[in-house]
Amino acid sequence: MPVRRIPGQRAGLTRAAVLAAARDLLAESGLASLTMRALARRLDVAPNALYSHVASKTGLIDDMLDEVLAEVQEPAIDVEGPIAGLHQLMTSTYAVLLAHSDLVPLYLARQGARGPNAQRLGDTMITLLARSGVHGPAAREALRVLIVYTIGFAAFTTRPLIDPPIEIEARQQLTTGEMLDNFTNGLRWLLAGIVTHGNSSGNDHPVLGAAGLQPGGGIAQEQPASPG
Amino acid sequence: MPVRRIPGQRAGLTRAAVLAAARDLLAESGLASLTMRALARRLDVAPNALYSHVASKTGLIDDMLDEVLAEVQEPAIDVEGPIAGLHQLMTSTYAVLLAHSDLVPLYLARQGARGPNAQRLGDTMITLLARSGVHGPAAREALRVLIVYTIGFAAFTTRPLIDPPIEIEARQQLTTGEMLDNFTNGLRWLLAGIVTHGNSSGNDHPVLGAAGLQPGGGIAQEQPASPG
DNA sequence: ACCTGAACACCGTTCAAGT
DNA sequence: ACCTGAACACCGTTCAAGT
Repeated sequence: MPVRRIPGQRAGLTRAAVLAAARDLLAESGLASLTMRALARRLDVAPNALYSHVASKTGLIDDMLDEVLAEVQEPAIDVEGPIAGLHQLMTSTYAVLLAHSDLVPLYLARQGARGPNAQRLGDTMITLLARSGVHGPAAREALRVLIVYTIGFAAFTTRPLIDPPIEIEARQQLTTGEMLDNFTNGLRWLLAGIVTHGNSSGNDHPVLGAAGLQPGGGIAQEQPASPG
Repeated sequence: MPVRRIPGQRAGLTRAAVLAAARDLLAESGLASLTMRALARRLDVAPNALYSHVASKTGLIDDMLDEVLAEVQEPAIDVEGPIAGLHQLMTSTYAVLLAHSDLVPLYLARQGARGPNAQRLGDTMITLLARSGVHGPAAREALRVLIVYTIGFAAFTTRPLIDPPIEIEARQQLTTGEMLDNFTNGLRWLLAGIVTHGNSSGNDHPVLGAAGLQPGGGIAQEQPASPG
């Protein structure tokens, strides 16, 4: 049933059509079912026909990952200041990621979205941070913290998590709204920290004395000696 | 070359031996090379022999994930208070995860470590949060935020990330020490937020006005109506 | 340039044996 | 109970054709 075509005949495939079919297949059957062969079956072509439009399965998924980020809403210009803008931007990202929860682990597993939409997102964040008074290395640190937190939380929202054994009774499934509140709270803490401590050099610890790791922690591999 | 054994003869396999070989194989050749067949090859048995000691590949990896968490150091009892203890605990977790970076995406991809070591970690965190004055639902929120942040940051430390296009020159690989500093900063912000706002109901927003999502964000699927 | 047939080098897992 | 041989139902990708 897959094909009634002869080597010379075209099927009218497009790179965009392949991407769209991949999106549909993922939505209908999940990540495990997103195989090149299943994709070819759905498009009614031979498996290797896809390689005329896509370099590899990895490349295909990279494109899908960046495509998702296009849905993120840019914050309205200066609604309530740059921090509110950042809050809005990260919350929109969180919502978009939740709508494509199957893909979220892939953001973390691979090099992590380097397409044009990811670039645009990073640009916007840097701009908003600058308007908040956070520049240079501090801005890049804040960027990393916000992205890590947002993608990480999205990854954990759908699937269950290391929960405390206490109150097993109350461990019923959390609703999407409750997780959104949870996400929002942590996000506010991070933003508060970014604006208040974002410009300090970070070598003095107001809460803690020791910054290094305990011996045996296993991280002392390529510490760059940091002279002076 | 794989076997010179006859159906009746034993190979002396143990569940522990299989796990150890899986750890070695992962360390030597990476996650992609950790297949049941490669594992069997290394143990010099037929591929299906493994299923006498392990229910499935998924079960095997679940065990490996929890095994890793055994390396996390419990904080010294009340060194500088419970918040310092939490900082120490999360930093140790971060270091342990970095030492097994290949496994980190798996924590996020699957249900996320439910073994005895994960339980122990959750217990300790809940205890420390309670000593910090954070109880009940607020404690569970804080727990989720801290775990998400720690695993998420570990996932992003080894592999590159959505970086800002600004200052491309300065985008050289960050060292392990710099990423540790970055992790530590965000962790301090979170801990500060947890202790200061941890007990508020969270329905008033000191920084932002709007809490809901913009229409079209795509999250309005199963909001539980929250009556009253 | 775009597609097919066939094949390569794999997977995880099951089933029926053997001792 | 523990292991093997053989097989099932798959993978992603390549190579040599055909028009």
